[in-house]
Amino acid sequence: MSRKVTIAQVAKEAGVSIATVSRVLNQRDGSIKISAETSALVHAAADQFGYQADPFASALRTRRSGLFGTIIRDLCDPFLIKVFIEMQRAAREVGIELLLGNANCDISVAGRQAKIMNSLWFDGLILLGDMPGDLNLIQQVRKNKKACVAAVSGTRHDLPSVNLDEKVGVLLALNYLYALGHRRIACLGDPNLLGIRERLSAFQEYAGQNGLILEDGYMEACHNDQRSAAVSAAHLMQLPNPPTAIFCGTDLIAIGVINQLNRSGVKVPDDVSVTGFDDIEEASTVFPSLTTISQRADKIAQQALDLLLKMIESPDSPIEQETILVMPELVIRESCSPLKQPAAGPLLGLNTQNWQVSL
Amino acid sequence: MSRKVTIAQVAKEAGVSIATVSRVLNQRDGSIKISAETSALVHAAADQFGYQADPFASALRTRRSGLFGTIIRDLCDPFLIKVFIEMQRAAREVGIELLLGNANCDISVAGRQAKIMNSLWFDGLILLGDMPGDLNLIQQVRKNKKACVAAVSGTRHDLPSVNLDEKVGVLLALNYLYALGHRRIACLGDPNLLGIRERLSAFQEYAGQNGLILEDGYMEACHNDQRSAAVSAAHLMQLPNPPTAIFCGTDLIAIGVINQLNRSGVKVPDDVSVTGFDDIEEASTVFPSLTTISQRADKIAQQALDLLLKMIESPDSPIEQETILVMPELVIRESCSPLKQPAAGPLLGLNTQNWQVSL
DNA sequence: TATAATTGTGAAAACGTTTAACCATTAAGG
DNA sequence: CCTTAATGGTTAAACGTTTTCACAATTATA
Repeated sequence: MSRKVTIAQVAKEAGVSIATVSRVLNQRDGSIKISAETSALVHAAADQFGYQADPFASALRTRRSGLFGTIIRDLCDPFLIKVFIEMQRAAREVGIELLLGNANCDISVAGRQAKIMNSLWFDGLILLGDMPGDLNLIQQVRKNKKACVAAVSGTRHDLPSVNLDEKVGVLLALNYLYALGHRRIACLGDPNLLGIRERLSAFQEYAGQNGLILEDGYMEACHNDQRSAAVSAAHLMQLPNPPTAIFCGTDLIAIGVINQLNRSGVKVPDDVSVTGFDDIEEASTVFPSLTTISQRADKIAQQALDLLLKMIESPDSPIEQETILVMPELVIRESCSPLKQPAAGPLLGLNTQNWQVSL
Repeated sequence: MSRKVTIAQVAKEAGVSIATVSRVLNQRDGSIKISAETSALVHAAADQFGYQADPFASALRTRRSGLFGTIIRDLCDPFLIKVFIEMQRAAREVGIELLLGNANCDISVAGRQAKIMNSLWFDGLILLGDMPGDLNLIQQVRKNKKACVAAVSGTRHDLPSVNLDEKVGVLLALNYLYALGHRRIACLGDPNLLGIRERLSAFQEYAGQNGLILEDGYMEACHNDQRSAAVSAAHLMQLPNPPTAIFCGTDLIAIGVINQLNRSGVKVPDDVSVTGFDDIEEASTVFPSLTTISQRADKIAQQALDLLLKMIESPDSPIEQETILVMPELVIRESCSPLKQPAAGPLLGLNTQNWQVSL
């Protein structure tokens, strides 16, 4: 029954002082030098006992845990997961591990409180996905002087953040549909999510400007899940003048729509074209595969991490307001086709050099 | 610029000793009594400063962080996510928060090491999903005397665990297909995952016993994702005698298969029936919706949590080997239909009272 | 009234590190 | 030969709690 092995035991075994052991093992202090001999001695002793510094004690002393946290809005959102995984990869490259907390779409006061308590353990925090009403959380983090950034959060001004240029994304999708001849385009998404809301209002703005036909009921709110999307799709197809294309605020919704259309015998893309947004894994496996606006999860992740590290390195630099926009790309797959009776009209004025085609 | 507020300041303000403040605020020791008067004084002072005990210091002293961790095999596995969310819900009911670490299917030594370091922060650890080669991890946890349980891990004997009775699940699926007249049944799954492997071998066992026709190529290994499943499905349909039904080791695979069959013009369930396993969210939204074996994620989660709490409460009780099996249920949806030319033959001998029908 | 039990509190010793300050010893410079 | 600088190391003071132990002051018991 082995008691916990402390630094003192190692020191004794190696025949040096406690301080020396600590220095050898951490060697973060370059100014003080240690002879190779003692170093070897210490290492030997440490290995022999399998010594690992007590995380609580060193955290108490150094005021840092070495742990970084991510709070994710919704574990069921495949795109957020995708970003997180990329973040984890990027973090591992610089030797830090990321832990994950799930807000579970539930921003009740109690839930937030709990999250905050946890966040105190972390040296830095990444908020992934928008969390309506997270002000308390931010304040707490601020008060404890922890570094904190947001990603995929919708534009915000209280934190450095990394987001997609949503407007460009919407424009890419609309321009593509327009070029295919579509004029009657419906729009589905959850306006409660900040990022999505930006997409929806960009849609509305461009649709108004460019002669799309926006009938009553073409803009429908739905939750960000397949079941809700299916219900909304059914609504759309029951309209007196159903749309010829559906612009979906996320891939998740688009897939729900496709499933529903398949179920009700509407052919995609022959009868109705569908576009997604995000480019999650399943966008390429669903049938028909999904034409969508791709957010580069890897870029978003990397930028957010860099931002966080910068904050930690120079805590007083005023990057608080820094906001990074990542450019979207159009990924053309199977879910859109030219309108059978194409309408006349000018294209939207978008430079198409960014368009990218993949399976 | 507020310095960190310590217990000493609160004590001073309240005009009592440090010890008293600590006692008032934690009051975990019922045997020692505090006068209501001092208690009020202390609370007032604490509130005034917004005092929160430093987690590092109290953890150093008490040897517990109050944090519980879950390490999940794969964040892209919807069923594991489902279980985790249920666990989180259950944990919150007893006032504890769960943090998540993602093994990301990568059990390289480095990855494991990192996880272990993290695990040292936790009072208790739940391993979610099987992680081939996690012995080091377990040993470390053991050495640090942390409580640890596994769930959805496949049967194992080094840890208390909660798992599905896989054999019964397979039997439910096969019996159902058999009753529909199917004899030529293929089987898809990832044999590298312990739990899935149990399903595959149960399939093989029952198939052999009950006169199913198991042609060369009917058992195909594939990764647990849609893309891989699609490839395998294509293989199956190119066999000289393609199967009339496909038993898929997970819903994820089943959905990949359905997408692929849709794509290649094979009608599900008219031409080929498909069964899944797990009952993830998407099983009910995909078209055609998926007949599957349901694992009760809520039950699994609750049992695992209970086991963990029991371990913590009585660390020396010998529940190390405790293994809990949860019973599966058949959920009938759209993806299976009777064989057009039904074959004769007796049903498998399974009591069907557990069968449950839902949309 | 003397003694024992009870109640509420404070002093101080952990907990296991990290690190600032200090001290030998040896090497180099004039 | 004395001073300075460099090298390699030690001592001891934090870090902010929790908790044991001791100790008054009060109340109950003999």
